[in-house]
Amino acid sequence: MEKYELLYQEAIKLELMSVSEAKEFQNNLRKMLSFCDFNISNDIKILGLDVSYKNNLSKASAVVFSLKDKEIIQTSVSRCAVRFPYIPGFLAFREVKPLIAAMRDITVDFDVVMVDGQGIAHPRRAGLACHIGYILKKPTFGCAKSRLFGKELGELGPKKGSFVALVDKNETIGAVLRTQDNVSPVYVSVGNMINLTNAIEITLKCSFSRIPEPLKIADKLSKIMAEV
DNA sequence: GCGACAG
DNA sequence: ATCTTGTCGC
Repeated sequence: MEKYELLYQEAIKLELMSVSEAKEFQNNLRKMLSFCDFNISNDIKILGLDVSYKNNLSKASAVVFSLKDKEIIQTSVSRCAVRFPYIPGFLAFREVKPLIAAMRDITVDFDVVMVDGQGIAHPRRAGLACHIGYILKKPTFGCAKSRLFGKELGELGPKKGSFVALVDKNETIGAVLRTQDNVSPVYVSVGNMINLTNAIEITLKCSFSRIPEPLKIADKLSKIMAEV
């Protein structure tokens, strides 16, 4: 059986859930997550995941980026019928299955997963990156282009690398991070098996423009797929 | 009731 | 996310 077949079967269950079932699933998921240290070396490989849409079809892409060589070493894609609507807070039930399907042809090893969306910066601490990280059992974090939940603690500096905490009550749930001088920030939050400091460092190491390279390439690839 | 709201 | 032209700014 193929490497991701069992995970795909699990992913199918998500898009068949009702919103109330989805909410309950997330409240259970949050208890299953762990946020440990991740050792960042100079030659880690990062899996970038993104989804595009066209005519009620989702086009997902998975790309493996080598931090040492600064290049993509493998890509894989999927095309699926959309089965779950976009509802803020429930993106995982729309995108996890296409994303797992997109990994079908990934055969090289990767160390960490970067997802286009939130991790625990979510009302129930269970964003898309948490679902992916829990299913894959790999260090995973989210890097989103806009905010879903939480408030910024303080003023963000203009230089690359500056960040402020994204908080809810007294809890830090993510970071608003500047990936280049004078560009709008991205929203980084952990998904599973990694801590926020690691996630910020990895994001900065692979950012050569506003959007970190693994997501930039994954976005480009999924959009090309969407046109076909 | 009102405003906010990943992709 | 997607629909969409030109255009302001570095």
